[in-house]
Amino acid sequence: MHLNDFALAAHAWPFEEARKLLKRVEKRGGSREVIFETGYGPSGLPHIGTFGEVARTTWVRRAFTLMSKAPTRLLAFSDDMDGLRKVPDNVPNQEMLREHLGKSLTSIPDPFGTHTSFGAHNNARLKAFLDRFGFEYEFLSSTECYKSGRFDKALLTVLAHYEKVRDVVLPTLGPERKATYSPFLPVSQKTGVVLQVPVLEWNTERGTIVYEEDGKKEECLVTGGRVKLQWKADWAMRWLALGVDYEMAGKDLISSVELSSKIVRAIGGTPPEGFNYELFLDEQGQKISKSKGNGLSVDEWLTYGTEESLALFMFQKPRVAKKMYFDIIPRAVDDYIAFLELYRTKETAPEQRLENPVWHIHGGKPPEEAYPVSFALLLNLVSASNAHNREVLWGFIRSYAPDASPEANPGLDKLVGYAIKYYDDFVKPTKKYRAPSDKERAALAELAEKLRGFATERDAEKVQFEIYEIGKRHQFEPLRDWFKAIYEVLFGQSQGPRFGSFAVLFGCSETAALIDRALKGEFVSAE
RNA sequence: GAGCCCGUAGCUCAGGGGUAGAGCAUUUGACUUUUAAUCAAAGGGUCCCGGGUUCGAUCCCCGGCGGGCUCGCCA
Repeated sequence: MHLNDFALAAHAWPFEEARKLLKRVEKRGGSREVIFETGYGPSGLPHIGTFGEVARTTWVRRAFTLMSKAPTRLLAFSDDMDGLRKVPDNVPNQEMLREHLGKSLTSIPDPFGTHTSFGAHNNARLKAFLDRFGFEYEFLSSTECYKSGRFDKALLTVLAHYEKVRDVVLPTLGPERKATYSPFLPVSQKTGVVLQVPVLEWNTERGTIVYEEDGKKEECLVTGGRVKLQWKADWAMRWLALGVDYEMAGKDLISSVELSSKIVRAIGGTPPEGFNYELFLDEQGQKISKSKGNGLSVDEWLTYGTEESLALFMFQKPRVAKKMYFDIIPRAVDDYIAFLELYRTKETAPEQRLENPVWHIHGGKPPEEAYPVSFALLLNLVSASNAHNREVLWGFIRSYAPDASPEANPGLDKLVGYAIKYYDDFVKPTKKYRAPSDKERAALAELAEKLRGFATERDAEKVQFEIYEIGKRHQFEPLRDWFKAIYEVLFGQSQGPRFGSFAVLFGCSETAALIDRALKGEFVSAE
């Protein structure tokens, strides 16, 4: 059996999607290229949903290429010709933007002052975002498509079916919008504003519409970027013009997809394949919205977890509304590790491997690497052992996995970095250092002296023995109080690692220096 | 009003026509001349309810109930 046959029988959802697409392509006949599209709204700063949509589309695309020889292309389409409806509150130069309300984003100066227009700025941000993850795509600007004439033929087709399109849309509108609705929104010659005005006449022969501006009738061509389509018609026209075969959308767009599908049929096209993925929720089950600032951002995720773990989260159950909040990151990381481990060791048959998320996440080539310890263990270790630098944490890791090393386990080494970041941001702030009592001070000073003598000692038991001796000599009763004092004064927490092991890993001289600093009160005053 | 998703262990969730699963939590044990961590083990479920299909349903179908989200402005 060839990989192609396995793909045809595979159950992972990208293959289910790809088979839908394969049927469509076979029905169409010929071998023209297959077009995948993802779209971005004008408010368009990239967010976690953007990542999800492009990643998911890419997985379907890859699954498809296993089944078909037809060439594929992924279009990242920016709706940068849309009129600016309201001024976003997270950008500078609010006053300036207010003056340009209603104009296309590509006709408005960049409030950040770094690009030729607001639209160009957003596009650059989008592209940088996609490039950061190495997505393979072709960027398309709506404005360019309109102005270059790329959409002209499809625009004239919409004009030729003007009444049909209108009749499809009108029943879905409320009474007041019904009165003014037109699929064509002329761009004002005077102001550049995308006008929402009724179309008074349309002329298929001349390729024009007639509308009224400032009490005067204007006639203009629907081609060449002089007229933009209202968005649902726009979407349909774009599917036709670009020959889009596959596009997924969030659940919030279900009714829009339905309507745009009707429109594209009305103008002689076929709506693309695709499905509606569920939205993400926050910890309380509320929808994640940028304005509320709930849920997680891509940056937040990637601060505490790997890109692969985020990809896995996006891969699993795209049709289920999943809660997305901080606590799920470690689990996603460990789930990824578990899948990778399965892939390396148990699931070596091709038909099994195609079902494994890591196959999709890594485009068919998951890394060979082993993860001898889990991320959950690292997170426990980093706070339990106070091992807040890489070397010490690696020392503790080796006590679990003697053969592991940063060189042999670069992935694990990355996790070490995330664990330390977690420690710095969440564990460290909860630490409460205290000053030692006189008795404790004397004992600690003696311990420091002893450790200096040990210098490069590697035997943890030997060091541990001396710690006990010092504790007993200073009459700590129970002896536990001695250890508690060590942790509270040196680490700012009431429990910690076996101190002998810690000293050996951290270095006896270094540990002595740590005690000196604590006795000088450096940690207490650092609060 | 329309549509979508969810309901499985105390919690968070995975699974899927044939003996019910994980992590965390709980309990016990091992290792520890302090803890934590770690390791081993155990307990814990009417798989929301009712019908149907089936030799067999937690799973598939239909109908409920409960929880949540989205749409019905604009994009």
